[in-house]
Amino acid sequence: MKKVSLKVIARELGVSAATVSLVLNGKNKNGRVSEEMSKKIIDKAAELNYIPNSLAKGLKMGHSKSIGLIVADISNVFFGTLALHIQNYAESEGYTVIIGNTNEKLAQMEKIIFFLNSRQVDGLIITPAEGSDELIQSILEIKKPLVLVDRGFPDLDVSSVLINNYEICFRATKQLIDQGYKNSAFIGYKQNQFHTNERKRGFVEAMKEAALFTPDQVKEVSYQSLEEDMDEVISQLLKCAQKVEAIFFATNTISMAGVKSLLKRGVLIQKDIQVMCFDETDAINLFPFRVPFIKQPIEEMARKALELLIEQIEKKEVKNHKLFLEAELIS
Amino acid sequence: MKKVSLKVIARELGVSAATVSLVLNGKNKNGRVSEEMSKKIIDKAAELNYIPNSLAKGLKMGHSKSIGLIVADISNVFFGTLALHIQNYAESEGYTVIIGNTNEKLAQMEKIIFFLNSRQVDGLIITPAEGSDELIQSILEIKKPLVLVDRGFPDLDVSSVLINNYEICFRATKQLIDQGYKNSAFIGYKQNQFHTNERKRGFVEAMKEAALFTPDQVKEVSYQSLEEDMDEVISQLLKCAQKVEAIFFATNTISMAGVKSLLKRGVLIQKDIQVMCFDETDAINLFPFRVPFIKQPIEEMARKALELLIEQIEKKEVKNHKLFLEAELIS
DNA sequence: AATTTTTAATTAATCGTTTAACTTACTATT
DNA sequence: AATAGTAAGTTAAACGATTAATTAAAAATT
Repeated sequence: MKKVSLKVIARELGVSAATVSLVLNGKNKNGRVSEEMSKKIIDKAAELNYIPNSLAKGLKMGHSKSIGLIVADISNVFFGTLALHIQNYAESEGYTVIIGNTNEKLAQMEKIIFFLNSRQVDGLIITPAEGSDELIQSILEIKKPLVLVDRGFPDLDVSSVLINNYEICFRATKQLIDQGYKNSAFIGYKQNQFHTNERKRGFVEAMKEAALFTPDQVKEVSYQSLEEDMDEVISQLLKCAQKVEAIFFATNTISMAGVKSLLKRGVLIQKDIQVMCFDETDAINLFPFRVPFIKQPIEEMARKALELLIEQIEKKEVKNHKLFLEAELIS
Repeated sequence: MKKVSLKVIARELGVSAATVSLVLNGKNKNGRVSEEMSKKIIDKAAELNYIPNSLAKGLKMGHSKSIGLIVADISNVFFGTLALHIQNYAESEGYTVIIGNTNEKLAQMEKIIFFLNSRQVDGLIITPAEGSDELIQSILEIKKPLVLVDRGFPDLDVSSVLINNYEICFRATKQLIDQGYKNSAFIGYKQNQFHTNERKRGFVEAMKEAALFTPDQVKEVSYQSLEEDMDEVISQLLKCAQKVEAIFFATNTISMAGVKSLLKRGVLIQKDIQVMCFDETDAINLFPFRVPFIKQPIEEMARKALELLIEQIEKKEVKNHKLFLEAELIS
């Protein structure tokens, strides 16, 4: 069973490969190829089950009609959902998506970028790992179309689709305060990324404004030992002299681990302690009552990121926009 | 900033592109290229930040060193985890993975296969959608390396990595019976796929063996309207004359929806009703007590699927194995 | 000194497509 | 009858990399 190329179709019909290419790409304008031959070619292609070789096409055309999506971990439901929407939208625009996982490692991210570039992706959508600003800078330098999503670098002039982390966390905290939860804690990752810092800042500023802030309200857990750290932090909070009334979890994975740790100790959510989660997770969906959470517009993030990227790719100019989409406070 | 190709490196050093290719691919055995020139070439490649064009390489070599992974929905954590492991293992073998979502639609699956083939993937790993046996057959006919995972077609002679669905469900049901839950229900999807039928059969046979089976113990929900159907089914079960003592959920998404629906009605899991879940989900991880579930060896499935695929690709012969891995009953 | 062997490269074809430029045979116009 | 115009193709180079076959010079062997 030989591979079916343009040449094979051409030979079978006694025409040149060029003619076949013209017809199959709909470029037989102003009398390039006769109606009759066009039909023959189209029929023969279907008969032989012709599949165009996009490696050859990409090589010739200088673009691959594919984009790279780099996330931390595709098994995390936030990234999975983002990927799903990006793929769906990309497909409708004629692009394929190749996904890479960094596992939050800089070295891994570097490897993936090389890999994707060698595969000639036309552009990249990245949720950058901590400390990857120089790497991002180097992508900008080779003028490869690029959009950051979810996380950005304020100092870098690069297209980004972000959310209003500070403001939404400020509002969420304020709401807790207004509802009477005076002594709250905030649990975030032990890292130094702009977007998570902003979330923390939202919490801190709201507490300060109400003159309720003390530094020990902010706790950190590490990505690698999430469950253990969480158990430690939660038990610290529970045996505090001044009773903790609410806990603000800074990400979806933290929310999950946090709620789990609370339940393990027999703490009743909303009765003993109120929680505020970032992202809608199964953890809070299961309760027979509403648990307040911050909902990110994931689908819109995906769409905007792709729009910005395709604009860069097709207009060939790197115009940088930073978009701040609005997250929603659901309670 | 011109693109850096082999030719560019060659020109800068006054040698031919062939020499550069030889060196950069480590093929300068038995005195093809001098040590001196080798070093120069390697240094220059690094200096110019050379990135090989894998479209060109793939075109020439006849393989792309990439594989296609087709799943139902990458935002589903089961598929996300599968994808993560497949990617990790593929990477260590020098392959890229391109993921496609079928959304359980046959037409979509057909489109994706065409797409991936045009991108010259060297092989495919597929979780086939319902009714896709003919489509799978057509892939076999063009002798494209192929491995099915999670779901298989018993009548098709195709490499597959599956689990012992019947046996593990039989055992799980038997365990429920042994623990005293005499009147159980089984909730699965309204579809006709071999792997889910096997799960149902496991339940039914175990109940029959204990002379506890009645046909109305088996309920069905549809994928498209899961939550509504689940609420309907659960309320049916709750107002049954004969009290339902345990519910067996046939997949991870069903488990999630089922537990949620029960909690919404104030039913206490394990106190009022025992549950048995397929897959470990957040739904059951959150309880402060152990909820029994069936654990699939996802990482091993990923590894075996890739092993079988790469074997096919590299040995060029399509030797079909059907692997049945063992799921584990955790309680 | 003549011949063989080894070393260090180069040449040229090829993978499958695309497309600008060209050709050839008709038809229409003056 | 000579010229222009159109219809329906073909030719050939190019994209970037690989590799079998070849070449040319230097070193080793007789």
